[in-house]
Amino acid sequence: MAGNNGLSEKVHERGGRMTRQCRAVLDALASVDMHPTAAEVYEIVRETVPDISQGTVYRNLRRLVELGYAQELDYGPGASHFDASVESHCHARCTNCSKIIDLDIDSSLAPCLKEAQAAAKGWQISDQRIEFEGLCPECSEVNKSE
Amino acid sequence: MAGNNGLSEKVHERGGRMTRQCRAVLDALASVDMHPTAAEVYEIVRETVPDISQGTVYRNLRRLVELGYAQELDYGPGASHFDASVESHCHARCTNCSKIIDLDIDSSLAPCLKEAQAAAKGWQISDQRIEFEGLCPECSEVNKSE
DNA sequence: ACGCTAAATGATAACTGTTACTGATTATAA
DNA sequence: TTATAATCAGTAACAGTTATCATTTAGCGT
Repeated sequence: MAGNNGLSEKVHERGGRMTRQCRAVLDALASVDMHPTAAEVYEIVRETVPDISQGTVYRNLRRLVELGYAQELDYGPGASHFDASVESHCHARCTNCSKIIDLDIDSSLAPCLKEAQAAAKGWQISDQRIEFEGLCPECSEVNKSE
Repeated sequence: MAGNNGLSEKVHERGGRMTRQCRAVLDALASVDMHPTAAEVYEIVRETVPDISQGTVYRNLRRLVELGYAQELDYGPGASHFDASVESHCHARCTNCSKIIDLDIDSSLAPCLKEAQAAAKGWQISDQRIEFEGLCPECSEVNKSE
């Protein structure tokens, strides 16, 4: 499959150099439908670039976020998760295994959020984050049997 | 003033021992209308219990959260913030000074959220977190002048 | 009131996630 | 091809938090 969806060219356009390592981080993020942590990206990337360092993974993830090609999800305890999709959307996070998934939310949420924003008088709101937390199907299944 | 709203008795009821330190952490959280970090709680508590240790502050904050008398807000980078109010409500976080405030949101948000939850098929959703991020009035004022 | 004992403490070491620094590589332009 | 600046691997440093352990202490029974 295409893998990075032409993102490598875009990174290049913005003045960045397209190294093997950067491309690998990018591909890893784009090819996975989960929202991996930096450590998980590191593990994935090591399959194709075995001697990459953790620091490089962190640096490239940060760069992708700065360039606007990924977003960082730093809710919850522990490590940040990274998401190849940029548009703001809802997530669900498992309190047991800390997995994060996307939620397809109807746009009906938007007007409600506008109203909520109005409550923040004097603030310049630039983003919103909506997250549900609970047990994912796998973890709630395990819980059932005990 | 009452300070801890009788929480010390409740802690005691649940089998915990009410030490000077625990009471001080509790009072500090209840007496402040902000959402302090553990380090900020530590500073407040040191005024009344000068030789308390950071570890004890962390321990008691965790205990209060486990007992259901406080909640931990661990969105965003850096340290967690703690909130003496337990009921789930919206927050706004300043991306500059990382201050967190409560938002009074009309209950009209609830039906929209129900719908959103329905998108998480197979999940047992136990909580939701809605957070707006942007610049607080003070920080956006500073930004204006540069 | 007085000890007993488990819970809680202070001090500090260890740990996790992340960033900064180093000299060595390497992608890109000329 | 060569020059050079961005990026790299490796590692040390950092912040926030948790664990460990010897000491203290709250709350119980007597």
